[in-house]
Amino acid sequence: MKSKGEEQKGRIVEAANDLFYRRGVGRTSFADIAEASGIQKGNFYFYFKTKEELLLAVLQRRHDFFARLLSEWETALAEPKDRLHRMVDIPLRDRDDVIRYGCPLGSISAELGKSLPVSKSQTQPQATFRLILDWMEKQFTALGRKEDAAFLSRRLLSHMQGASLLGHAFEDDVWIIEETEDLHHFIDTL
Amino acid sequence: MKSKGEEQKGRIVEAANDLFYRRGVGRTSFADIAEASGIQKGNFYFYFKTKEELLLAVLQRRHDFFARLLSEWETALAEPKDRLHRMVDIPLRDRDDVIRYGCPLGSISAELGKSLPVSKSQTQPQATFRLILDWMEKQFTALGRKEDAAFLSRRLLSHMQGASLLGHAFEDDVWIIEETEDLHHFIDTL
DNA sequence: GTCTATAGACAGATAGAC
DNA sequence: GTCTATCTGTCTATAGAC
Repeated sequence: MKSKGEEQKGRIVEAANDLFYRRGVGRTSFADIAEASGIQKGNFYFYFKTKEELLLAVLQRRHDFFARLLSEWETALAEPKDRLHRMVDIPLRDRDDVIRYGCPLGSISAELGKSLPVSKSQTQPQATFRLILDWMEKQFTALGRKEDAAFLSRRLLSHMQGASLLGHAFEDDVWIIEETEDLHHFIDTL
Repeated sequence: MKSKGEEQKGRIVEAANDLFYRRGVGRTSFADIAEASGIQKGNFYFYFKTKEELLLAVLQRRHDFFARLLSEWETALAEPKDRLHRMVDIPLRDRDDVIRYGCPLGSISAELGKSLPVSKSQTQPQATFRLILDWMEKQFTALGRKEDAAFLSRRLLSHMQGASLLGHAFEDDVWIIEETEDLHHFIDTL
């Protein structure tokens, strides 16, 4: 049973997550989040001392989302190839959002990378990318490609990120559709 | 002979270009640009009515830079393959900056794509990407790949963008070194 | 009475416009 | 260099549950 506080905290994080994605962290104010969540901004400090603390909660949420997703695929799908196919399909399935706002991981990583004083929130997207890379390496290793598993994982992830960035820049899903097709073919011919 | 006004305007654009790249547009204030350029911010309004107008001048500068570069390569290098090799070498040559601040085109495109009211500055990075894509297609066509020139160009550019984004995210040039090598091989086997 | 949670006003700093 | 708006961050009075 969740306490009322936990529930309210969750609503703030949810609203912030959505606004950070659509408008960017820098262009989202507490007033915006207050309006979207229906919670007065005076309350925010009861739950989060600074904006960065709230940002960290949002990034943790995205990290947990991926951790759960990857874990689910490992139990639901027996074949490593099927898991990888499922992975490269993410931008395609979410293409409407990717076209409009970019990749939720890549775009926030790019935004946070610009701030000069290196803070904890800056290394969080890195950790989530790392989680995905390690998972990919595991699948490639299971396919007998232990030696170049790291290389293949980097290739897959950079492909996906490049396609998402350009699909967003041009607001054209041809980038995502084509690259996804190419990646499926890449996995099949391993 | 440049007038003093033109020179001052150029200095403002130059300082803004640098700061927009390193800190991001949103985190760069007029005060920062004033300090970097040595020009009082009170004067800015004489040259640029709004921050967006200054941003447009910066984006135009980057566009002109690429237009000149691509044009130079067409006269200096006879072989289309050599031109393409030169192109994919850009992130590698600039890798120190790319690792620290990302791709000057990709990162600003990602940042501007987050603002909601669609403004003119948002479509400018798109135009520069378009310039590069058209140039690539021209080279592929000269190599007898007219049919899939657009496809190959998208592939090349998304590869480069993905590698730059992740090299920046991880602050590790392995992404750029590896992907560049791969792209050289890709061009050689055309 | 005490703890959790809420609401609104307000300070200080800083932004861009002029 | 001034003006005004807006931002993050703080303070305090208080409501309700138990």
